[in-house]
Amino acid sequence: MPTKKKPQVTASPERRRELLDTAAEVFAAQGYNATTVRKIADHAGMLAGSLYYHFDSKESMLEEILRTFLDELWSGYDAVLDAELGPRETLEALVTESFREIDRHRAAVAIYQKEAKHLAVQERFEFLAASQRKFEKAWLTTLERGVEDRNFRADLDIRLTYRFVRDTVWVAASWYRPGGQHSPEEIARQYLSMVLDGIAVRPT
Amino acid sequence: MPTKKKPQVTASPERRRELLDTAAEVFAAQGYNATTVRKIADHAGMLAGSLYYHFDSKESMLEEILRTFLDELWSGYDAVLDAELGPRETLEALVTESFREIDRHRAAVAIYQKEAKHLAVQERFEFLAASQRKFEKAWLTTLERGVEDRNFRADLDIRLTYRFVRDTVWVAASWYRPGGQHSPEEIARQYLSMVLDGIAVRPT
Amino acid sequence: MPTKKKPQVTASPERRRELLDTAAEVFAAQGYNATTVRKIADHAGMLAGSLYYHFDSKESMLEEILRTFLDELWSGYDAVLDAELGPRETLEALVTESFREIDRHRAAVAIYQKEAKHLAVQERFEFLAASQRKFEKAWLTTLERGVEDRNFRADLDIRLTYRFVRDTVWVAASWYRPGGQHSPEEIARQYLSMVLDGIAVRPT
Amino acid sequence: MPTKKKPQVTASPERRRELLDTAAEVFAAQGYNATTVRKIADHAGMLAGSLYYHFDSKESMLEEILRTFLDELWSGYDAVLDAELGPRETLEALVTESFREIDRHRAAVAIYQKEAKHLAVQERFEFLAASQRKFEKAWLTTLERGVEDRNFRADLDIRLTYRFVRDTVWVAASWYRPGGQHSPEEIARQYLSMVLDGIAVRPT
DNA sequence: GATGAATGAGAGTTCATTCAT
DNA sequence: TATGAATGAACTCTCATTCAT
Repeated sequence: MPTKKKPQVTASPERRRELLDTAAEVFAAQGYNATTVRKIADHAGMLAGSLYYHFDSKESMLEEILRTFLDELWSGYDAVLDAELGPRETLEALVTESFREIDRHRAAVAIYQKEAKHLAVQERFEFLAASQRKFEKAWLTTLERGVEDRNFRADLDIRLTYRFVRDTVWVAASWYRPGGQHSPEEIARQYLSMVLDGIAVRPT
Repeated sequence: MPTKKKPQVTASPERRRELLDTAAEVFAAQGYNATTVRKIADHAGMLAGSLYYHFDSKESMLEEILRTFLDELWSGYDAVLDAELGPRETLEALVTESFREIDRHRAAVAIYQKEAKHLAVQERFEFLAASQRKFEKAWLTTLERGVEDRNFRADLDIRLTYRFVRDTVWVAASWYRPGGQHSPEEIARQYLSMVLDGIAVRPT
Repeated sequence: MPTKKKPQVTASPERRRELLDTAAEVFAAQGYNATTVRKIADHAGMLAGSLYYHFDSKESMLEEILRTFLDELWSGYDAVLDAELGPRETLEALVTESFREIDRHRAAVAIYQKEAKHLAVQERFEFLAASQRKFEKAWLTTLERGVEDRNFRADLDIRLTYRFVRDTVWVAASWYRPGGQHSPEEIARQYLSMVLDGIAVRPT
Repeated sequence: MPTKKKPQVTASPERRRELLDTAAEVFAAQGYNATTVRKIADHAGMLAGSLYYHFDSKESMLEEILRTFLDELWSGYDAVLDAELGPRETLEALVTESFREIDRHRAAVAIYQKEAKHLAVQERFEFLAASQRKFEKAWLTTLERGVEDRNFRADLDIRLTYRFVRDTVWVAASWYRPGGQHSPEEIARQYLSMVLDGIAVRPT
């Protein structure tokens, strides 16, 4: 019986988006598994069953949240990568872009951080693994170019450096609150300063 | 009729430890909530119900895992702090100690990373919040001393720097595999080099 | 404010009939319980809620389908019984009439076969039980008359024979497809031949 | 995670059998879809969840009920077919065997009658379709041999005859109650008499 | 120490039904 | 007449936990 059961993509995409934002907030706060659909529905001011008018399942909400976030993230990243800047400028632009995404999709990023690793093995979430591979490649390439150009230090293990930069940026989602005292660009600036030049005072 | 409670501390503490190690491994791999006691029992070669001879509950296993880890962590940290080294040496010692703990308690650290934030609000896990406060104080103090001594840069937001250093170290638990090519000390050395001096090549 | 009830009998009775035919088809194919009002609405090209403009409930659709079928069936049967034919001719006429009904109301007959027994206990479907009683009486009387007249064999258990004839005819609804190679009259002829004379070759 | 979740085939097969018998009774009485696992559990004197210690799902209970029944049925049928009797004796033996199975597995047979058709399309219940094909072949062959040997009438549509005989026997499950006044053998005898020689009195 | 069987609460999901528009 | 969105009860199933043996 191949008739599409649920609307999947119903008319009003605004309601859908509202509900997904609510869900993302709860997933981020309590963890995906610990979040019941009843909690989501509570936050949305409706009954649990009513969510199923809009979505197929709890998992499909999760998928849509992550997919939407990654789509936007990559549209930003691709713009940076296509600009073919020098390695240091590329790194700066990627980090800045990342903090902007954290600012815009804080909940989705937090979910991603916590759940991506064990989700990626499921076929449904294969796109997470694909994104991770693409991500790794972009960063490693940038770092390698930077080492060649003598922008970045040659004495460091490059995979270790990649992980360092990657994690350093994204874990910020776990404490970042939009509308705080620092703009994403300001945070990016300070992070970049630390990552690039270190926190120690330079001997003159 | 003595106490009604479960044995809590049964005969052999080794069996207990074995079971907790098994549980930690599974919690780390799949997340606490997604881990059923059945899975733990499977890994331990017994039936779910049998675990209750050794432990009060799934939650008490989690508590014991985290408590044991934090106890050991703090015995290391306290030794460092009591030595009253200079701020830079203190930072180096704390980071090195942290990587040693990751090496020894990888599973517990991974669990801690993923679950601590939402657990800390429960009374039972108040010790997590306490540890976090103590942790924050130790680091902030060290950083402040370092800024005063002109060991560390004065132009950075100190809380941001604290988070940077803290996260930078602990997220390593998410990818670290004991017995790999790098010893914890070697990883610590490289991380410290990045954190202190940055990844950019210094102008000479 | 007139009656609070739903329109029950709305404007066009043709639309009603169309929808009932659709519903009957789906009920017959999937079973009443396994059929959702959504599936019916899908087949009718409308949304589930819209059906409630035409009908009170899913159950009332079922009731109307069965009632309509039985009304027509009995108008045929009554004509036969009122003709006061001999027992053998009555049996032949009843069987032929039955196959005509199967031809005309295949879906309703199939539903009846599958659901009548457990529905009949509900007050709402008392008419099913009533029909069954009337049905049984008509058949038993006919068979008894036939035995008296020496049209039918006297050595058979009469209730067993009744069930044999009854079931033999009606289960045909489960495989019969209108518009096939055999007309209902032809099928009736062959069934009657088997029922009356058996499938074995007669010794001459 | 390929670890077998549920015992599937646990130790005590008696308990399993008891529960399946209970389930079969309820399925037969109310229909599979209309039967809730709670009802089954009620009849078994336990809670709904407890059934899942013994079975994977409601559907797996249904499967096991039908499979067990068909296995036994075919062990009887195969014995008959392997005996290579004449067509009339084969028919008699198959019908008698069928009534014995109805006697032994009344509930399973009733379920089979009601649900087989729409279940057979699911992959899980492919064995139903396979059985039906085998069944059809056995009967058609027997009937054809009988026509050749001039045991059975040549003037009847053979597929129609097949359906007639098949249905005639199996619908008996819908009214048969074990322990009634007729033994299965006696019912078989009367049915055979009707099927073979008809219900009409023979002209002498 | 461990098993087998059960409990009971609560999870995700389905679905007949309602109703303002 | 029909739609879109929601309700609420009931469903199948999961799982931490208990306990007699």
